[in-house]
Amino acid sequence: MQRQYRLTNQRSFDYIYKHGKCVSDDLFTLVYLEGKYPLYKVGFVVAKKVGKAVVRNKVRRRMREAFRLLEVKEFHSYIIVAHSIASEATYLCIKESIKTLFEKAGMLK
RNA sequence: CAAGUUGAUCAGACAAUCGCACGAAAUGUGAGGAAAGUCCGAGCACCAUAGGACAGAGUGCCGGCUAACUACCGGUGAAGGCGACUUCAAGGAAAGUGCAACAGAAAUAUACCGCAGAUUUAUCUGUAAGGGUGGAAAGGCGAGGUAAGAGCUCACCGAGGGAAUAGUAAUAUUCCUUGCCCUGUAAACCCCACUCGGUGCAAGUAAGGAGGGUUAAAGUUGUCCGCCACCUCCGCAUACGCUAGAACCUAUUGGUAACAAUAGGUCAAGAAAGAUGAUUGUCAAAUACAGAACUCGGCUUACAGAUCAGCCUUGUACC
RNA sequence: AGGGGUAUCGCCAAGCGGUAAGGCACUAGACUUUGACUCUAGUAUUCGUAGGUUCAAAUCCUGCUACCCCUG
Repeated sequence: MQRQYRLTNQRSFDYIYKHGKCVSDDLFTLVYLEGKYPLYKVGFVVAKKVGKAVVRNKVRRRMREAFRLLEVKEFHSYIIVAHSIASEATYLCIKESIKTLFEKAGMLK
């Protein structure tokens, strides 16, 4: 995940939370918003209630891997928020969940 | 063989594909023993070069070690354990102040029941052996002594003082001496000795923007002295700080050890929404606690599954 | 990164060296035809946890655990 595809500051996150649309299931919530930037931007959010540092890192890495394997639309910003039960899910569950979320939102190419 | 005790070690490995961070690039490098808690100590940075006094805080047997320490090592003493061994904030109560509930006659001074004598039938005197209370009651125990008793006298043990010997010292042993002037608590205030200036990498430096100030305020520290000529604010908005260091590994030497010295070798994450993941295969099987954020030395806590060692200890059986 | 606080019955809490007040709730009894109100009585095994100091610790000291707050 190169730097140009990342969301990098608090203001962007706040703006997307305020104006974006929202799709969710048991494990994750996807927030997305159309923008003018020619590429896509993505941020991963794993709150402290998910677990300790090791668990949070693991969940975030799996989310990132699952996202990497998808091809999503450009000119959009995405935030994926992990719920607290995501720490107990396997990688396959995470992969399927994220894929269906993007299908629901209609953001796959 | 069983139970224990002490000291250590490892913390899955290899291979393939895709992906991430650093880097000009490479067939390069890329999480720990605790990276954790933030409980101590330092480096480094700025404030004055870190100064003086007071307040405040910490430490407290002796010697060593260290950059430094409340850490560590060795010893002394005390407590616990049959033992190997383990644990200990271990100065001062004769500088002063405070506290010691309840019980008990009395809590740092006393005489309730007693014991003995006198007058006499309830008082006086002398006592502290015995009783009972308590965590603690004027050293313990035996003999002499006495009206009854009492370190009143003596032996032994304990305590204080002095000397000699051993030891760098804490201290230990022996001898002499003092009839013994006296409870506990300082993790109560306190006294004595030693140590500590403040703030922390979001420190700060450089560059940028805005404002205040002329010997006064502001700043430097909790207060005062002293000092300074500049000081304050803005915003993850850039670079540096940012990783070669009291570093690590191996060997030798000195030392009981902590540790030190010498020689050779190695360079081993450095991000900034924040890098290690996914899939597959092999090894019989399986992976606990846990993720670097300026850097080191300790301490504390968490931890699956294993392994090793000690002329270690105790018990049982056999020879 | 630095600093501060709290933990006591099911709930709210007082107590800061001498053996745990009080209120609500709960249980039992009384009152009432019955219920409520009212009255009486009862309920703390270890004061978050593990050690230490002390004759004696909820209280003093140290380590740990959980939660909360402040500065940036």
